[in-house]
Amino acid sequence: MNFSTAEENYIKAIWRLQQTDSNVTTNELSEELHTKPASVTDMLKRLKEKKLLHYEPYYGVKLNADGKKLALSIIRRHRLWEFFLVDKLKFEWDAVHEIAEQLEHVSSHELTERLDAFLGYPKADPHGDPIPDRNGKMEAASNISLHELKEQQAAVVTAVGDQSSNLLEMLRQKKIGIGTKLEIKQRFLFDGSIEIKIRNQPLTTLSDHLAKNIFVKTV
Amino acid sequence: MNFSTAEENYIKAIWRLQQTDSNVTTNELSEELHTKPASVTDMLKRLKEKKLLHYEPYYGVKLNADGKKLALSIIRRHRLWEFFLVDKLKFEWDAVHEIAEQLEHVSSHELTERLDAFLGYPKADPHGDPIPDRNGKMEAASNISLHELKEQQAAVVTAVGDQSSNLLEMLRQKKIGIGTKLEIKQRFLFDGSIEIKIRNQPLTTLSDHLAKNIFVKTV
DNA sequence: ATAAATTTTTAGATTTGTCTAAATTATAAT
DNA sequence: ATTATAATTTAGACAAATCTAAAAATTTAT
Repeated sequence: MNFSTAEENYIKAIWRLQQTDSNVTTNELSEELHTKPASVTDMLKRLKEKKLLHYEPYYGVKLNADGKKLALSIIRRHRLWEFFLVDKLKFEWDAVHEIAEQLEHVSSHELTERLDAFLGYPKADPHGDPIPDRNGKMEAASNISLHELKEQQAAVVTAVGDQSSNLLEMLRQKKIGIGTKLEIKQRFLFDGSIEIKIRNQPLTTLSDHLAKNIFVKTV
Repeated sequence: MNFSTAEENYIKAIWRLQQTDSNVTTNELSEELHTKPASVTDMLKRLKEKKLLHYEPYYGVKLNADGKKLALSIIRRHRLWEFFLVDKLKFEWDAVHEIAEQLEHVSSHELTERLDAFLGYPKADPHGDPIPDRNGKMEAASNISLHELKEQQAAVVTAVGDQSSNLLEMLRQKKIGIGTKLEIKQRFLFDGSIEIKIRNQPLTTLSDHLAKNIFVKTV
């Protein structure tokens, strides 16, 4: 299937925002894309029709598998072109973003693959961002544990320490999952426990032990 | 100024048709672009507003200096990308047209110039078509004299043998100029003269001598 | 728990680029 | 020189992507 430049830009923006907050809101998107919230609502309805994302009115949006796949292919094209512009055409690394924004929408699988080969299968673009391979796989960004996070520093959950049912059950009750955005409000020196805030949730306290098993990325 | 993909495609199509018939009609354009004549009329009005062409309702269209300049810059981008796709990405020469149709609309002067340099300032694309330089200059296509043209073969006037006022006066009377589209209807073996047809003109006969001083390109 | 503030959606409009059907103008044929 | 044919334009409609203003739903604060 083929998508318009506008549709691809929405998918890309949702993907980017999802990295730091798995549930993306209309306002966040409108700011990211420099459009009005009403325009975002319209487009989300269209993209839901096209089965690229989950969208519930008033409750934000999340890419589904097809949406993520599309997002990664756009990001792949963008970063390959950035590499080309700097490595072959000798652009400065900070001058290539806008041109790559246009080139990324040229949709030809054959072109992307041949470009990748021509460039020698680069692993990262000139800004250091990893380039997804043709299957959408790329290196994970590095994480820190929630225990190491600074107070008042917004962050998002990226992984958990183990898959034990005890841990998962506790996370479920605390309404913490991959993609949950949170912030440390207070640190208790007595036992090293922390008090965190999640949007739409009351303040809750996590033990030192639990915090060490939750991995986050700062926003 | 910046132009949409649709606008650029119209300008390019008009330019292409102008090469063989300086006055381009609505129907010719609609066929070239696979759109309906009514859509062409709409777009011509918009492009006239943008001062890229001369357009008189019912009397066809002609690019002005700005339109030609734009056309040549699009053709330049198209042919440079074709060269890139074949020379660097190892595409077959007959597989690159559609991809270049997309790449040509990426508008960045800096990109075009750096691409040209990277490719080593190629003179022609993989199909042998000349690549305009940054000023829009390119090699002229080769011509034959009207005297050598086959009967029933449509052709267009590209040049005249000399600039003598006697010749120009005669051409003016015969309503023949650069870009005039014509066809040989009959050849008189007695004196080598030819009878030609120009759209909207009655049949007229040209001497052997005159025909040798008019240069045409077959359509 | 209700009111105030914020966020989101709906309704209606606009621009670009296209279409179909009807009307108009130009060209060709008798 | 008129009529028939062909080309072109006009009128009205539609989809995509956007906007503003108003309405509705949700969240926050008292």
